[in-house]
This record gives sequence, C-alpha cells and structure tokens, in this order.
Amino acid sequence: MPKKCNFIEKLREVGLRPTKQRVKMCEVLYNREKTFHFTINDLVKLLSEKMNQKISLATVYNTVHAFERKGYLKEISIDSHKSYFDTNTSAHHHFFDEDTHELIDCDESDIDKINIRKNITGKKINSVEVLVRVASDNQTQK
Amino acid sequence: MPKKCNFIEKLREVGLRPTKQRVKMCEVLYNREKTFHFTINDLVKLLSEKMNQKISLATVYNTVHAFERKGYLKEISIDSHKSYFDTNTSAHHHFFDEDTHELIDCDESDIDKINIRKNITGKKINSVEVLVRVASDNQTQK
DNA sequence: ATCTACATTATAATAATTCTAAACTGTTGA
DNA sequence: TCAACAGTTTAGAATTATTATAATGTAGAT
Repeated sequence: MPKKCNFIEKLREVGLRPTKQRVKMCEVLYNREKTFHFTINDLVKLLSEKMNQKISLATVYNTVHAFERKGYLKEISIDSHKSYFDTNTSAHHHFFDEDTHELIDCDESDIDKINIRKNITGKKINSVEVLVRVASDNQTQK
Repeated sequence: MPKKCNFIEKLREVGLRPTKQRVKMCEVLYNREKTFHFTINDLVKLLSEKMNQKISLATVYNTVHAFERKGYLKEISIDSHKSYFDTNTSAHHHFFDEDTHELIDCDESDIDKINIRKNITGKKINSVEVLVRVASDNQTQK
C-alpha cells in the first residue's frame, strides 16, 4: 500500500507536479487492492464524500487526462455517453455488466490471444480490445 | 437493391409505421453495396444534402433508436463522445482507424473465434466484441 | 523570499443527446 | 370514405458530459 510520499515521487517521475489535488487523486485511485474502474462522476463523488476534498470538476477532468497521457490511467470505450477509466493500464480485456454498468477485468488467461489475419495497408495495430457484455440470465433480451 | 416499397414492407414487418422519414432513412442506410458505419451527424448530413430531406434532428435520433431496437442497426462503442452505428447487425468485429476515425468491418474469417474461459455467475454473455485500433505507421505513439 | 511556469478554480461555452408539447399522419374500423 | 386514435414528427428548450477561459493560487528553482 503506497503512502502519500510515494505518490509524490511517482508524479514527479513522469513530470507531473505533485499538487495537493493530484496526490489526493492518487490516493483515491491507487490505494486499493484491485484495479479500479470509474467514471469522472464516480471519482468526484469519492473525492468529495470520502476524502472530504473539495475539488473543481475541471480539475478532475484535467488531472484524469494528465494521468492518462502519462500512462497512469487507461480509457475504456463501453458506452457512448460516459467515459470509463481503468487504473490497470496493461493490455487486458473486460466484461461489462449491462445490469449494473460495472466493468470487470479479464485476466490474460481468461481469453486466448487474439489472432488477426487482416492487414490494413500502411497502418499498424495500436491495440486489440475485447469487450464481453453480460447480463442477468433471466433478463429480457433485445 | 431494394426499392422504396420493400422498405415499407420491411418496416411494417417489424411493427414500425412506414412514415415518409423512416422510408427515406432506409433508402440512405440500406441502398448500398457495403455495410455502412455512421454517426447521427453523418446521417443528418446525408439526408439533408444528398436526399434533400429536411428532417428534424430529434426524428433522426428517434428513428435510429427505433431501428436499433428492432434490429435494423447496431451501436458500436468506440469513443465516448459520439455514437457510431452499423448497418451490419450480425456479430462481427471492427477496425477503427484512429487517424481518419473510420470504422472498417472485420470478416468472421479475419479473427479466430474468441474463447472465454471466465464465467460470471448468474450472468450470460450477450456479445463479444473485438475492437482493433490502427493508426498510420509513422505516427507518434502515446 | 521571490519569480515563473504550471495548476486550480468558478464559470461560461460547447456538443451530443433527450425531453416536451403541439401539430401531423398512418391505420383501423364504422 | 372518413372519423378517431395512437404513434410520429417537429422546433425548441432542457439536460448531461465535457472543454475553454481567465483570474487566482502554488510548487519549485533561483
């Protein structure tokens, strides 16, 4: 469990100034056992309610994006109305629970390596992401 | 190439009233050889510019969603700021060109069948989607 | 301690989407 | 054929997520 000073170090390492707000956000995001999936809204709530940190919405956006640029966070595309972020920045896949709107990580061992046979000329592959949508077994299907 | 009356039939079959606007939209969407990927914005432009159909933005949204509910269209999650739709409603994967923001279909043969070893108790798999992000070979990477 | 560049803030602006309420139009069945 | 109703369309307002702006604050180097 890293403590405050470690975050200050870490932030400095990637060239981000360890401001009060950024350190606080690190604590919320990385002081946990499992990886964390969240929307900006989730994060603002956590900061204001649990951490008692009054923080401007704009700062949360700016800082999340700064973290993303520096490889601290990864954005996940699931639905077109909200941005989801993931503290696990390694290449991995996801389950998305359509009932609860929860994201669940997929271990590498859960899905075989994806083999892509098609080539787009002049383009290289940046990433390959699998999204498995799940829902309650007894739910009406579209 | 289906003509107007076929669309009227088709709409009726799934329980949608064949209104002027819906038939026009069918013509734009399905009178083509290849499957078509688009945003709401693209569609509005096509309708107003190419088809000379003045149509309310709200109607386009309503109708696209009606089509989606009825299985005429599929939504694709790529980026969190716009909704992309696909006239190919069968299970298939995509390439997304990050330079041009273009979607390209993947044939079934392009990617091996995805084998998922993890189970979420009480949940069943609704869909498995692979998104392959590609970009120009000489582009700076994040 | 002071300076400067970068951060934060409140607020305004923008963009995508949804809502609303009134007007309109397929469809049904008398 | 036509009235009546339910489903549609429409313009515009409202909402939601996000980004821009401009003033103020602060970390870090000198």
